[in-house]
Amino acid sequence: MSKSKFKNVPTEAELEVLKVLWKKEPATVRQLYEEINKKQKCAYTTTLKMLQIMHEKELVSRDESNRAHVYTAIYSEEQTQKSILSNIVAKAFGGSKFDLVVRALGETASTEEISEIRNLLDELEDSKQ
Amino acid sequence: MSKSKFKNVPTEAELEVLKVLWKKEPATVRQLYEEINKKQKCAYTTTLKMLQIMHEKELVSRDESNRAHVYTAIYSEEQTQKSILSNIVAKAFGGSKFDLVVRALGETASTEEISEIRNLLDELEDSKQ
DNA sequence: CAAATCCTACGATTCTTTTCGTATATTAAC
DNA sequence: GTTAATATACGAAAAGAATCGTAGGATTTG
Repeated sequence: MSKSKFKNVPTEAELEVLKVLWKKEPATVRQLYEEINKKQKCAYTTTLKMLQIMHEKELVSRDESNRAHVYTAIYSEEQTQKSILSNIVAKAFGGSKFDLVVRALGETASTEEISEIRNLLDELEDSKQ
Repeated sequence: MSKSKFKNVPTEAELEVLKVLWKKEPATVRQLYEEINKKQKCAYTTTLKMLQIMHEKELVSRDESNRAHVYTAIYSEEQTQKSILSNIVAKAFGGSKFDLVVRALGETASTEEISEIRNLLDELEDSKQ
């Protein structure tokens, strides 16, 4: 049916690699693999393959000047989170980001978090002027 | 790697069917198919199969007393949206729903929406007492 | 320099998801 | 009652995602 028309939305396995990459970049496959393998046992070539795929899709760039390529994420974690949210908003919230926020708030909400969100709203409003 | 441990998180194609089901339920395959087919041309049996799969997974229930089975969603749209969000929070926001809200707010925000969210926060806070 | 190690590329395999065709049964229409 | 229409079930094909093994070349080490 509809494969996400949104570019730069990583798959689940890609995201796992990206999360490590964001912390360590620029990094080689081996460095990323070492880290990933701590939580999720997998073959070295699995991590390699994911990076090759993401390079293909232009989710990561790489420096090939040395034998061990050095990878960097093209999109920041923040940008990626926004893409993921936009994707979800379109697919599950009828396009309304507001509805998503409402739904999310329905569950969150320690008193502290609520006041932090209030501050955030103040800032947003100010920046609107 | 990690297939969502979260139950009742529909796949993309399942969600397409559910969205129509939520509007029309209880409904037969044909009724749902007619509607779905307007936007996404597909075979009748495709819609049928999705419903069978979701029945298998217990995302929908059905009344089999007539030849044409009559389907109903087991989880409301709201419940499903929450599941989807929980899933995303775990996978892309380090488990912090708060972070998701912050990220989502970073883009939203007409003045109206902002005040609506404030009201929502007020209600949340009150219900905490 | 030979052996062991490490790298990338690439295809094969597996798993999941999605789509569809066909078989078979039931109901409706003529 | 025979034909046409409509239903479910079911398996197979197609598409997508994820994992891995192996080949072939470069680098390191003894």
